[in-house]
Amino acid sequence: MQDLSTELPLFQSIDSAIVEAILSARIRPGARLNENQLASLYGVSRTRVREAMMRLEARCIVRVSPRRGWFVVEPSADEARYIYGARRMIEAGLLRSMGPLDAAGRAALHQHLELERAAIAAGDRQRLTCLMGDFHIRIAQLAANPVLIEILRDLTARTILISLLYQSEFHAVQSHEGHCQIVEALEAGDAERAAALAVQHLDEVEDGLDLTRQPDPLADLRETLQPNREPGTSPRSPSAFT
Amino acid sequence: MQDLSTELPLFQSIDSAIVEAILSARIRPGARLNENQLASLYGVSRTRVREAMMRLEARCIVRVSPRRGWFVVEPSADEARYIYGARRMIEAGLLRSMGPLDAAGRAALHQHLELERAAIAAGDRQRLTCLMGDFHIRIAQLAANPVLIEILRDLTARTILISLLYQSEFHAVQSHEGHCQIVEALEAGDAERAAALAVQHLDEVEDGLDLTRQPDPLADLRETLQPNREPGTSPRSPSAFT
DNA sequence: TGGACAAATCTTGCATACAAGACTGGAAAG
DNA sequence: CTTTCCAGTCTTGTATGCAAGATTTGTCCA
Repeated sequence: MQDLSTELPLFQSIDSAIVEAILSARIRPGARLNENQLASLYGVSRTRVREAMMRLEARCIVRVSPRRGWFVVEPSADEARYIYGARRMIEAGLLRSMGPLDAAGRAALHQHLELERAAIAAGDRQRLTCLMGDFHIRIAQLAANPVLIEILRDLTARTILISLLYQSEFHAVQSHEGHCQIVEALEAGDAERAAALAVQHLDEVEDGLDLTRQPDPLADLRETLQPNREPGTSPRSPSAFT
Repeated sequence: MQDLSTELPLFQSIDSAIVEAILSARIRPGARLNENQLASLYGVSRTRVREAMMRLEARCIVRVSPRRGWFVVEPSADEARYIYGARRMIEAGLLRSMGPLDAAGRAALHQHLELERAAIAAGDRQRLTCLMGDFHIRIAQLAANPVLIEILRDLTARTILISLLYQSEFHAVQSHEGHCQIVEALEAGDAERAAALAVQHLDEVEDGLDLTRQPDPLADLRETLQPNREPGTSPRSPSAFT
């Protein structure tokens, strides 16, 4: 294995690089995380890679299969339900406790909704997946509670993995409209309605999942070998959605 | 250092042993966690101890001071406020989403309240601290959502550390009554009231904290050397409260 | 051709060695 | 008597080595 230590600086820790990759849907559930590869990628020894894995394991972001390897988690159907359930309770509680939006908060949310609209117009599904999750983190940021933000960030990461596993159709427009309605309610100072809308929104997204779908162990191979794809278009890159 | 490997079996992982010790208030915030000592206590090498520390670090249970050591976290005043804030939102959302109690749930909660009463009668402050935190975990258990239970367990652990740092007076009876009211509301199927009561209860507990108090680096020594204590009574053991 | 077995390879699990910073205690200088 | 400095000690930070299980691949036999 060649030395790649000069390729990527250790700007950010391994932990956040991996979480970031999940949050932006650049890495798939079940992806293998090889200790040696990560070590040479970051120019450190396996020790530090393992430490990062241990931390991510505690956050339910990766799992280890003994003597086989580390993998990005693939939430089961049950787990998916629990995660959506937890998010419903937490986000409802969060929204209900929120006072009226200040100018900065309103601006931040509107800017985010604008990004969503742009991504929809561009048909950039990967970016949309990322933005859809980010919306909920932004709400938590309005509450300016770092503890809650951390909790919701990890739940969002797991939610994105769930989407990649079970999302049959991607109702981007519907989700976007849900977000708009929540923002509207917040601007009207109607926290109660915002909370109810958030619960309903999460319900809709969860309903859009096909939780009966079995994880396909051949998915990666299938995609890689898929024929008649235009050259230059990576299988994982943005693709138009219907 | 003598070999203590036969003293404690590795029944439970180091992680849960430490969390358990915090949840039962057997270990103080700021307590040092020496890698070598833990290693020989559990009969393993430092490697595995460090792995446990990394996981606990990701859960904000311990922190490392570079080249000085590992310590049980001492939440700052700000952090304490964030944690109580997060708990208010999460527990309110949880309670509001709960349906009417079934027989098993009612039994579990009543049994818990009974334990609280017994501890109050016995004047066992350490046990009470533990029970007071456990109440909220039990509520989460009723929702049967493992994801939420994990989140609340970690928040509870940190809450207990906060109590040990900042709780000036321990209003055990008042807290117990708060719990009773919440259970009553749940039994009446009034989730809305239960949620409001929980928020109010957490507010009261937070108000009972003296967040201006600076962490006393001499606390341990002070307690250890405190004179005129009856022999046989450990400084950390149950003590009557007023 | 198909299946079973075995060697080779890969990957993690765990311990250990050594480096480096932080602290302690004592000696020496003012 | 106080302060400063330095050697010794302790503790964590990081790399590395080896063991052991899992997987793969190639070969042999039916």
